[in-house]
Amino acid sequence: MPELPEVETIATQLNQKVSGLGIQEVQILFAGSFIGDKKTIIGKKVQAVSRKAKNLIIKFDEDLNLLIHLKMTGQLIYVDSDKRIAGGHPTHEFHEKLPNKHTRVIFSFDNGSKLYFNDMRKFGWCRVLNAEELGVYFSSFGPDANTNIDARYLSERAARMPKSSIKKFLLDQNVIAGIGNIYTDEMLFDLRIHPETLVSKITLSEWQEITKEAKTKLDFAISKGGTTDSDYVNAYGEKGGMQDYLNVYHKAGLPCPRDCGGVVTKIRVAGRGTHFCPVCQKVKK
DNA sequence: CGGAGTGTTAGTCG
DNA sequence: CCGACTAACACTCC
Repeated sequence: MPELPEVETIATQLNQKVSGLGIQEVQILFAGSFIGDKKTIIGKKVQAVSRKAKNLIIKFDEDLNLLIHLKMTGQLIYVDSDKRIAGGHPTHEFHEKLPNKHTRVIFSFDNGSKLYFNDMRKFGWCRVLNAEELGVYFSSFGPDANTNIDARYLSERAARMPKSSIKKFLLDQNVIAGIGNIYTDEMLFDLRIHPETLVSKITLSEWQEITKEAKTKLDFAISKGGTTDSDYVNAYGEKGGMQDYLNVYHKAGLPCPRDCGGVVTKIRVAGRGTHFCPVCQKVKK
């Protein structure tokens, strides 16, 4: 699940919790979830936790960084005595004891707290990188979507891929980073743009609206603590609040929230389930 | 029970 | 270079 607002929420919470703590032990329960040598970070102190695109960066002393990507179903659960903060894909595991069958890596800190990396589908990973390697990793990424991106930049990128749909374009991390399937659909609904609209049809003033919408929407989602998909509520009241503000995502069959008379429809665009209102969001091909 | 679908993205192929 | 498609995996839903 996690897109920019969800990863941002996790990074902020973790930063408050683990900054200054030393890593005492790393237990790797599934080898594929941890790339690199765990010994390099054992004994090192956390300087800060931050986010770039949908990646989480735990920065240690001595030019060491742990880069974490949660992909589809990754979650990080921090256990400090008996209190938990968490982020990522919520499942009923949240009620269970940790570790559980989806726990892939356990980080133990020198104050006795632990960070559990759970990932049902095993798409996510943690990897140890120095600053230079981090630079290489991020070199092809576009700017974060919530940073007032220059409309002319988007227009220029669009000119390079004129046959791309706007949905595919917004999901392309090399163009604009941090947007996933939920927020693309929500942004395009707000903008009244049909997801299959070709980027070659979008004007500069529309690119200006798009960059503004990206910042507004993501900042709002961050303020709500991100989106917890489905009606799941965890035992600690820690679901995000953004799902209460979704207009089209997972709303197929419901009337358009604008009461335009349209019905929210689900189609497939760029290989992804795509939700939109066929009345408000006009086709421009 | 079987097959389709799922929030991400890297890789392959045309 | 671009875009469509698929695989990586485990689980839920119909």
